[in-house]
Amino acid sequence: MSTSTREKIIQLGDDLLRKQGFNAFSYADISKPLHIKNAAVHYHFPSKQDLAVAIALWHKDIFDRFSQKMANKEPKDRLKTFLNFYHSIHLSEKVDIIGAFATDWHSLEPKVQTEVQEFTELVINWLSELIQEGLDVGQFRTTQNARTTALRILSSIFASTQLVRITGDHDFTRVKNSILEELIN
Amino acid sequence: MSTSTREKIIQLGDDLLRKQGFNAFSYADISKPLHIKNAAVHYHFPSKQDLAVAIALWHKDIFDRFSQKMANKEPKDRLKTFLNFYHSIHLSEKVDIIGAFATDWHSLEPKVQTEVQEFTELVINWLSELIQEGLDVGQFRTTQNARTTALRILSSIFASTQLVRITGDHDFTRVKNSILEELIN
DNA sequence: TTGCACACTTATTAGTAAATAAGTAATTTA
DNA sequence: TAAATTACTTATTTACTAATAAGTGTGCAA
Repeated sequence: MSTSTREKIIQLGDDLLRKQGFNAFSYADISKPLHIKNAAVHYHFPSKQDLAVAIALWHKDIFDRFSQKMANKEPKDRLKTFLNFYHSIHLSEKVDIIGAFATDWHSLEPKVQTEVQEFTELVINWLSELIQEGLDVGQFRTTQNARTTALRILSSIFASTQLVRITGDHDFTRVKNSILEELIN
Repeated sequence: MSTSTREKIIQLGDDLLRKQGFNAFSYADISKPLHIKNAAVHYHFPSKQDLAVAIALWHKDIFDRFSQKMANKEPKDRLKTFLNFYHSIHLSEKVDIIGAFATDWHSLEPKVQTEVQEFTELVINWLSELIQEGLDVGQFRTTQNARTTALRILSSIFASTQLVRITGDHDFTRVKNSILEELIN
């Protein structure tokens, strides 16, 4: 199954967004590696904000499939897989999509912001449910409620993809393990 | 004591960097509000990367004075003041400087990266010492070591300035309180 | 077989970006 | 008081930016 040009543009756009920032890459950075012309990118995504929308939707799609695949796993394993996913982000020298959009927030059009908001709520709700389930079956312990714990886990892990760009690799594993240790009985 | 043009440029640059992102503002965005010409900004900071260095140094300076002022306070109060400082960042619709630099990391020159690294280590070390001191006097409890706890607090709080741009205001206080509750006996 | 949608290219535009050279007026120093 | 130095402005350059109009070839559908 070959990847369409449209799909390639989204994937490369996502890569650039999370490596350099939304305002640090141009349509030329996309068209050149794909050996197409700048206007071809505009054909698929008339404006850069349209591309941003498509990237956000793409992440929603990936996350949907991820959560479906994980649905029958137990809370602890779901959390571990989630954290390992962030480890792979870190290893590929990207930051999390939520943080990448958040720092450039005020240069994004409402249609982009809405999609990013929906994606973020998707992740937070998924995490909250996972934690609640873990608490119910006695697999997790926490003094906070599920959403607060979800927010802290999410912020810790996505900030780490940013922070370790500055402080270095070893700190990522440190944070990842501490999240698990703190939560698991 | 009047503020010099140089100082005004740094402050406005910092404001723009943390509201919009490093690559989302131009020298025109600085020169216009200050009623000077674009070339005047280049006089003080020949390149935008030079301005970024100055902003990083400015933060180091502010943090030095902050930590000196806090030196004789007890750990719990130092941490609370630190967290309240981040609350004010959130209220002014900015994100933390560490995150702002981190997402644009690969578009920053080495000289900027070095300054940002030094500033970040300054903050992490200050936090680590604070936590160690709190543990020693029995004011804090944690199962992790001081640096890991420091990393988790820092990542939680600075990510929150980003995350709440997306999810909304109420979640910031939620995270801030949970950090304190978790740590304080 | 014609015509029409699709996925592009060619060519261009208007605007903005960072950066610099050269000039000027005011202040400081020797 | 002459010569620097400082803090700018004026004017311009080079490069890149997102975006668009108009054209091209290919394949499918009526």
